[in-house]
Amino acid sequence: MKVLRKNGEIVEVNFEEQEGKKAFWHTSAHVLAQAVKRLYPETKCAIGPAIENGFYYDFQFEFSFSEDHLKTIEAEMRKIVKESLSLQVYEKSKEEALSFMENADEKYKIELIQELNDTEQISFYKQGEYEEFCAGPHISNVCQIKAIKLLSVAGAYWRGNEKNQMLTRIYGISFPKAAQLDEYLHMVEEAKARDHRKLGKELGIFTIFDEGPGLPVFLPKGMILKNLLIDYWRKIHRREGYVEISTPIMLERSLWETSGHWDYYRDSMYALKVEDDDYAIKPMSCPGGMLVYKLEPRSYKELPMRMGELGLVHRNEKSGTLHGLMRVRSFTQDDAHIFMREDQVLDEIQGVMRLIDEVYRKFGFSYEIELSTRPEHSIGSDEDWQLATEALEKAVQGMGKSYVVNEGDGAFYGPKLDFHLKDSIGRTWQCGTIQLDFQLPQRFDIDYIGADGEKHRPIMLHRVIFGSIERFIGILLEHYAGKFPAWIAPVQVKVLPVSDKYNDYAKKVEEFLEENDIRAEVDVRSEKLGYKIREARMDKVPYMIIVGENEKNNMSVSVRQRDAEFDKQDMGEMSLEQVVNLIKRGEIE
RNA sequence: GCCGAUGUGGCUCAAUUGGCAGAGCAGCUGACUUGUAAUCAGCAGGUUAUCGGUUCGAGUCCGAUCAUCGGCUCCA
Repeated sequence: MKVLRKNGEIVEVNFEEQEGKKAFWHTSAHVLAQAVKRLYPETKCAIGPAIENGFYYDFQFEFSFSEDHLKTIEAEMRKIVKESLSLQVYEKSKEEALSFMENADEKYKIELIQELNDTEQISFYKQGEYEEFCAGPHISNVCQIKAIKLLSVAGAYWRGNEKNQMLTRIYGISFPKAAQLDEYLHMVEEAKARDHRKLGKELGIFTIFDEGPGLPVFLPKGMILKNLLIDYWRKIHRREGYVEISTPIMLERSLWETSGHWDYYRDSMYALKVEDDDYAIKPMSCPGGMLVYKLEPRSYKELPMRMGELGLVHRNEKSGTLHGLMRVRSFTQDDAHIFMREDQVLDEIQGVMRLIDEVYRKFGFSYEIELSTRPEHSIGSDEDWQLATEALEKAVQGMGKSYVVNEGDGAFYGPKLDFHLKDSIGRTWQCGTIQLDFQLPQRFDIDYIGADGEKHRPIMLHRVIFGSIERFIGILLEHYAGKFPAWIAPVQVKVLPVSDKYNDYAKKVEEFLEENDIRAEVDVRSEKLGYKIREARMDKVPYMIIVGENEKNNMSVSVRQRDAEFDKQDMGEMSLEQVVNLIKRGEIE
């Protein structure tokens, strides 16, 4: 594939390479704009970059745009591709560029050019009658775009600012070969099939009522899953020396004023009256934790104090942002606050990092670490921020982990380490976070008595591992495509009698499994075995046990497993003890 | 919140220009007694999201509201 660079040179670049993909999709975006201008000349063009998968272009149409227009535009794009227009690049001075765009009446382009340096030469790319200022690179001829599909249309604010005009954004994808487009569309279908909202409904994990948008409801199977995750969480936290508390879901306004939330996050908090007093439903659990710490005088010998809380928090997210379990208004944070002395900070951060590593690995996630620094809207002294940021940095480096810095993305009270896990289809999710906080200890005036008999201010960190249990369940659903490993599968095994004659034996088998702490269900309906197997498969149950004449006589079972190729799923006959061991192998050890 | 789209039994989807709301699956009842991806028959299930309007007549057209979906913004 040939690519035309800003300096005019044409180089051979593979589509699979970063530059190749970018150039290819960026040119596709130009073709999109060209098609739009041919069909609807009054349209104003804003920006049209290549993105991770494909490209988009923002337009201001003179009419109400609907998805029907996509087909017309797509057809025009194909026509343009057939014209085999080659691209040229040339430069204009800023003045020339401005007068060109003023001529074309492109107000958004003018705004962009005005921001450039006066002296700068501005590169323009041109294909046929369409020319646009652009840094490139682009592919050398539009005929290389063999397959195009416009995917969707959406609103997008000019320059990403909600105070600005809303433009119409058209998303598309293109490839050098038709087969690649088919493959891509197939992949999108696959991803849709593992959408946690679809799986959550099919598997009876959760639902969300129309009467409570953003407020997830756990169904019996989902509750088993949630409780198993919590059991696991409690087990490893006990081992790591955490204690657990539970603080109220709502507390008085003065507390939120002390913590700073009332000033900084008022809009996202649900407030209510209790008699004549103002209360707020907690958006975070930390202030309650602070009050628990303050209950009695603390000694340096008690530190580090690791105080966990599975806190149900509520945040008033905008209606348009809600998304299944991923973005909700009510969720359970697996929060913990660690109060520590200065000399303990490094060990504690690294301890949490090890715990996060252990948990993510248990579920088969790899992850990346981000260090987020002081945001514009924040509290505290520069010294504290610097100290805290350095502490986090030192801890990560000490662990030999790589990380990227995310400037200005910290919490309002302190910098943080974010853990972005990567699921089985390559998407990343921010889950774990470790936040150092010098502010709350000051605001709540908490202290401990040191070995010297003097009062000292403890340092505090906030941390979550799952992040939100609801969201983590959503991620697990998609990560495993609903096929949960046996240790968290709501139903681990289904017992399927071959006919009604063996129902009694099947029930005995189920009882035996339940006595051995295995989550089993028995299907005693008068249906054929094939039918029962089909249903158990759709429920994505890890193991099926089939019992008939042979098994009844031998006091045995025939086992079929989910996680093998179709013709290798039949594991043959085994004793009840063997099945218990088989299923327990995947349990928490 | 903003832009665009969508909303029909539990689920997946039909219903021509405005003209009797229908099917498959699931459910229930009965028969069948089953050996590794759907046994057969019957029955029941709906104020077409809600409210209002146009019309002789509205699932269909118009308006409002609610919810959902794709994005944008936001995400302590």
